Amino acid sequence: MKRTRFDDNPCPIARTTDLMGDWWTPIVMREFLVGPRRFEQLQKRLEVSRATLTQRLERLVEEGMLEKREYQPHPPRFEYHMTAKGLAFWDVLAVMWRFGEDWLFGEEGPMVALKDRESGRRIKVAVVDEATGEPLDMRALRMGRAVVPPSVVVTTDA
Amino acid sequence: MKRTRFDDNPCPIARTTDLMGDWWTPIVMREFLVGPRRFEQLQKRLEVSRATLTQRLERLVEEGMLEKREYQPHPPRFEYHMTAKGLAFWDVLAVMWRFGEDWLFGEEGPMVALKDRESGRRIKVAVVDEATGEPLDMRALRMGRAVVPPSVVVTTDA
DNA sequence: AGAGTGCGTTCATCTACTGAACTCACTCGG
DNA sequence: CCGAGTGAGTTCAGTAGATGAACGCACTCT
Repeated sequence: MKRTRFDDNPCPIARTTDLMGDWWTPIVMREFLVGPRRFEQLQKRLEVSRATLTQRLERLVEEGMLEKREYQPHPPRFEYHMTAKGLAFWDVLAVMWRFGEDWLFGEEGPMVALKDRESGRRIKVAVVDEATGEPLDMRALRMGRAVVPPSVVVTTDA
Repeated sequence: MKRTRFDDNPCPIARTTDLMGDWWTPIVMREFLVGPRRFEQLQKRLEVSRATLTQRLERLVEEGMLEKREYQPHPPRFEYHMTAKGLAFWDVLAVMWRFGEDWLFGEEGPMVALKDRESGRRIKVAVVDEATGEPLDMRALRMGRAVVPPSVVVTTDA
C-alpha cells in the first residue's frame, strides 16, 4: 500500500503517527512492559508474521525505542530492551489503554487491567495540564505557532 | 495488505490500535480540534486521497467518533462533528503530541504548539495516576486480570 | 448556458502485511 | 557422532489497503 509518510511533517501528532502507524507497532511495544524480550518469544505470544516482526523490531531499534543486546555470543542471540524513549512512549500506550477500556468494551469492560506492580492496586491514568495538574478540557485547546527565539527573527538586511 | 484485526482482542491497547491504526485516522481526528469540518475542506488541507478520506470518515462515524450532520438539504451537504467519544480520543492525541514534541524533533522542537484557546498559554500535558495525581512510573506497572464482580461467579448448578 | 461547488465513486498501480516454508549456526541427549 | 531441537532470521507468493487522477451528479450562481 502506497503510504504518505509523516516523519517530516511539522505536526507532532503526524510524526508520532508515522512511528506507531505501522501495523503491530503499539502491540509490540506493549510487550516490553514485563522486561526484555526475545524474537521467538514475541513471535509466539503475538502470533505475528516473522517477516513483519523482523521489520518492526528493526525500525524500533533504528528509532531508538528499543535496544538490541546480545546476551550470548555463540551462537549470537539477542534480547530487545526498552530505551528511555521507549519508556516515554508508554505514556501513549497507557492513555490508549484508558481510552480502549472506557470506550471499546461493552458493559463488562475488559478482562485485563493495569495495576501497580507492588501493591496490585488498579491504576487508571488521566491526562492533565502539567502546569496546573488539572484535567484537560480539549475544547479549550488550539494549535498555534511555537514561540520563535528572537535571534531567529533578525533580518539579513542591514 | 492482509491485516490481523484487533477489534476483538482482549487488550485495550490492541483495540485502540485497531481503531486508530488505519493510516490517516489520527490526523483526520486532529483536524476536528477547531470545530466541525467538511469533506472538501479536509481533503484540501490534508492532501489525502478522496477515496481514503471517504473510508476514514465512514469508519469514524460507524465507530461513533464523529457524527455526520446535514447542514443544508438542497443539495444535501454535510459536516462532521466530534462526539463525546471523539473528544475523549483527544486525550490520546494530546499525549501523542507531547511524545512527538519531546522525542521526534531536533534541538529546535516543532514550530507548532498546543495552547489554551483563551489565554494563549502554552500547554504541556502529562499522564498521571488519576487517584493520586502523581506522574506514572511505567516500570511500576503490570497487566493483570480485572476483578470479576461476584455475581458473575455464581454457578449454574444448584 | 456555462462555470463552479460539494461529495462522492471508480480504477489502475503500488506496496505493506500474511503465512508457510526454508536456512544457518550452534547445542544437547544418547 | 548423529539426529533432533532452538533462536533468529530470510524468501516468496498471495491478498488487500492506500494513492492519484479522472469521472459523475445534483444543484446554484451569474
